[in-house]
Amino acid sequence: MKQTFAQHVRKHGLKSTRQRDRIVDVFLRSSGHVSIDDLVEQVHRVDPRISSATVYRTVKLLADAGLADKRQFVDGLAARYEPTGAEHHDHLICTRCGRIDEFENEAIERLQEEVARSHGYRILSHRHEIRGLCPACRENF
Amino acid sequence: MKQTFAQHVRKHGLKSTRQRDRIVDVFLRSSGHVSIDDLVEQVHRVDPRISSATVYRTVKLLADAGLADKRQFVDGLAARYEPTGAEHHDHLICTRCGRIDEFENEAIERLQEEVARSHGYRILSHRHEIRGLCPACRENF
DNA sequence: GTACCTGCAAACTGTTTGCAAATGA
DNA sequence: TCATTTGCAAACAGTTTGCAGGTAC
Repeated sequence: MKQTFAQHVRKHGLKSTRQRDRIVDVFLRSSGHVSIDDLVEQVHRVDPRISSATVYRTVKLLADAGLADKRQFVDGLAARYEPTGAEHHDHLICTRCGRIDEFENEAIERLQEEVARSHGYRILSHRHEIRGLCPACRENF
Repeated sequence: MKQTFAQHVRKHGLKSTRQRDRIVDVFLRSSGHVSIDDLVEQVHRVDPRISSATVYRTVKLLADAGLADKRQFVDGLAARYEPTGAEHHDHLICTRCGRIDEFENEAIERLQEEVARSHGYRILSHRHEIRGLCPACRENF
């Protein structure tokens, strides 16, 4: 993980800096689904002088290195990022409390391949989000 | 369609105005997947003195009335809106040229119901987007 | 008459960028 | 040394909002 980032940095003639190390550290340790704001806050606990511009730039670097995925869960709100896992997963989003769960379903993936094929598309990625009420919110809605 | 909007307006003690009528008209006639900018431009052909603030407000009204769906196809770019059709569909998006195709697949919908059930969620809506290269872009990539 | 609407411009949010100073290789 | 990075503040795009005047009912 961290090595992958180091490799990417080296390979592109970039530099390893204190700020980048801290940000990457916090990001990889994060729960997934963090916003830049979350990251800035966490990073600031370690080092309050790191600017959010640098966080934005570093996260973009992580994405370039294939270590971060950008997600736009709620329209108009800040984007969220999650470490790229080996396994793919999609999301269940509670529209009431914002809780996010993950799911994977091979049958859906396969059907989706078929859909793309029949439209002549070559899939590069996809996004499948189910929105609704989570168990807790269903009860006391 | 237009009646539904008229009903919504009446029911909520709102008023029917020239601006709203024009905007709703243009929107319902639109190809789907329009941005606010597109709408403003089209509306301006009919009446150039309608402000984009009013277009924003009216589209939100349409969404409240259940007649418009908001879509964030490309992160960071402007949101797009489409008239809520009776039939549901999802999207294939070409990441290269921005082309958008539609698809529907019952089997996927059913599997998705199952996923939600097994996580204790009640589905309110969903969003399934396949990103990749459209037929044209595959050839001359 | 009065609550609701509109246009305008200013405010806001999330994100990006230009620049001068700092820093890693 | 010197290209790359950083922090800052300003710029940006899309969207929302406060307000004073206008309009539907």
